Amino acid sequence: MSTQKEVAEKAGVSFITVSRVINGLDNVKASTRERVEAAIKELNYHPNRQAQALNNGLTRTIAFVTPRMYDLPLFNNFFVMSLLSGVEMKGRETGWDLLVTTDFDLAGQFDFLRVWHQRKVDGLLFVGFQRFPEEQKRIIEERGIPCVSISDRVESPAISWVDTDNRSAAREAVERLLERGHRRFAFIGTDPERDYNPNFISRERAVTEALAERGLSRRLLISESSTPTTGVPMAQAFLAMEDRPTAVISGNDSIAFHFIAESARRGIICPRDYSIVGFDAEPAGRISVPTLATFEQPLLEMGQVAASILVEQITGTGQGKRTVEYPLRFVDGASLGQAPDR
Amino acid sequence: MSTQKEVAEKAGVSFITVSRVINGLDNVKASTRERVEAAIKELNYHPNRQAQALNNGLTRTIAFVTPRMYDLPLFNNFFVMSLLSGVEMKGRETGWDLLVTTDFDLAGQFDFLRVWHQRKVDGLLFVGFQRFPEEQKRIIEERGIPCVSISDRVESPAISWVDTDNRSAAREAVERLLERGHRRFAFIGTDPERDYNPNFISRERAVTEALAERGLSRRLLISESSTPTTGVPMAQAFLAMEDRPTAVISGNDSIAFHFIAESARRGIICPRDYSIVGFDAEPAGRISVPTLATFEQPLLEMGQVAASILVEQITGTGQGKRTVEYPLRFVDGASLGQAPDR
DNA sequence: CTGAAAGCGCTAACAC
DNA sequence: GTGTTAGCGCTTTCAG
Repeated sequence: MSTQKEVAEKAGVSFITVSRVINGLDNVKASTRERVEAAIKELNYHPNRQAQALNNGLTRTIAFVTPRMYDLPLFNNFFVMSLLSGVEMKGRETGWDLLVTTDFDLAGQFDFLRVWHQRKVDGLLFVGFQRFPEEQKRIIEERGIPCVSISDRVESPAISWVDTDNRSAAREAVERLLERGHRRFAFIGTDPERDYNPNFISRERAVTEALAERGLSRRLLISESSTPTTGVPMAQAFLAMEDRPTAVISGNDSIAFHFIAESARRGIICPRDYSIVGFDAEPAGRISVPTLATFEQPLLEMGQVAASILVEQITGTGQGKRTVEYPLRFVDGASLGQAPDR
Repeated sequence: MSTQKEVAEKAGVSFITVSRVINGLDNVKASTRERVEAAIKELNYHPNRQAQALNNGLTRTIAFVTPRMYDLPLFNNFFVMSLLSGVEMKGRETGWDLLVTTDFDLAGQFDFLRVWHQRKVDGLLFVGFQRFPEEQKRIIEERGIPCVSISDRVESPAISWVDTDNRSAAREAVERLLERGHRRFAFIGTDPERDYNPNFISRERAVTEALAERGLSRRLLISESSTPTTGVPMAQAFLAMEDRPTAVISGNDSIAFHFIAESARRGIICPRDYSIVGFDAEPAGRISVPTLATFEQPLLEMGQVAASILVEQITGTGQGKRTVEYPLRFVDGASLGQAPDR
């Protein structure tokens, strides 16, 4: 692990000249620069980021705060990992490294600001599957901690967000189901008290609203025990319903897959007996039986844009708080069919 | 962002005493300690890790080097993300942060050692879906960079590895298929030249070996164009085969899912027309139609153990290179059936 | 028990 | 163009 000093000795200059070379300052003679660069290459020298950060206050690292659900960090979640991919791409492109952390500590307390306090990162990307904690919000505002929220429209003058237009998409789902003759609806999702998910909440709200405008209503299926296979108990509750709905809108694809499988196991087949529409456009929906009607979000782009906004905020090149909303795109699938006539 | 100095002023001591308190040294009077601790709490002081690292040389951060496949980092890959979960758990438990990086830079060059050279991390966790590059291996050995490889048994006196016993599992797969009357086999995977995957390679080898011992052989299906839905073109090739195999062993579950779906679309149904066994035990295999026979690996534990070994190596509490091999556990599924009699 | 001085690797401000 | 000095926030001697 060579240092500036060693490079300087090898090149026969003072270490400050080395600093100038690696920072691309122009007040260095070409021949000197070449000697220094040769020495750098020879010693495989890399500037110590810690030391640099101590001076200029920039670690050039951002944190991606992964939400938890079912008390586990969501590393196997399509939605979260797609966002992470986008963030990583933008980071690699612009020279920012990525620290992945969770929104809670060993004791289950929120402590995602720790990495900023310790100066391990310059800013935070927060994926909002937890209600944004008030105390942390206050600290962020007070200290001006650069922070961007994805999918939760945090109410704060300091916190930018990137989100999708769930409302329009959910209304479109209702529309398409109505067109096919469906009149009895259900929405399936997680318990907002236990597993807050702003996407589920806004989707459910829009569904309810759109139906109400037509004098219709929806049944609500919320799993009591939240597990990765949440769709299973929901299907059981669904099958037990009197006057069972024929149209199901699912908070996301993942739940829908389990729902469909469990229903099928018990003889209730999609789309023969009911139709279902999901959200996320997981690739699995293209090969599932039936293929899944769903809505696609530009997750990669959302991750990239969130990272850009965050970096702008860190470097002070941004124009304060920004909010970005993306439209969703309907993806058709065999799971959306005519209402069974009975 | 308060500093030691500010805490010291507030507590009416010198900053060195603050340092002692936060490092838990015992040569501080109890009453002084209390005053300092009160000041720390009041100012919400967190030690600057950069500055600490500059002194003791420890960032308390490790890197998780995500492999790429199909030229994308594998953030949506069940195998890799399960390992990451394990690593994160162990890290959170022991106070190490996690930097997630990829094994290649913008130009497609290997540069995963950069984060170590820049002193952003103290060690590296490498998931071996690339042939471990010789130059990097040399540098790791020369400089004593702490490094643990997962799933690739890197040949180096310096690099510990954690892997599974793919050989036994692959032999078991053959065994189970033979028991059910299958005699014509195929192995499906990616092109090792293009998308090196040590798991696929060892599984394929063991299958070939086990069959050879019985005077049988296997057809090999390698997709030309590697995409996330690699199983699709493979199914097409499979269907076009003369004297089509009835037993398929897939490099992993993900490929198997696409394979099954594409075959079904063209009228060749599993398990009626052929049986298939995968690897990884992805949750999707429990709800797919048919459910997938596969092998389960203790991925979470593997991630945890790899992290432990790495941290031991960094802190010098380990005993040099270590190698750990885990057994795989067979998970039955409807995709494994009797050979069709014809 | 507590403090003063030196230094980790680097950069910014000011000489020469 | 190039070097010197000071200092980022902290820890590690060594004194008192």
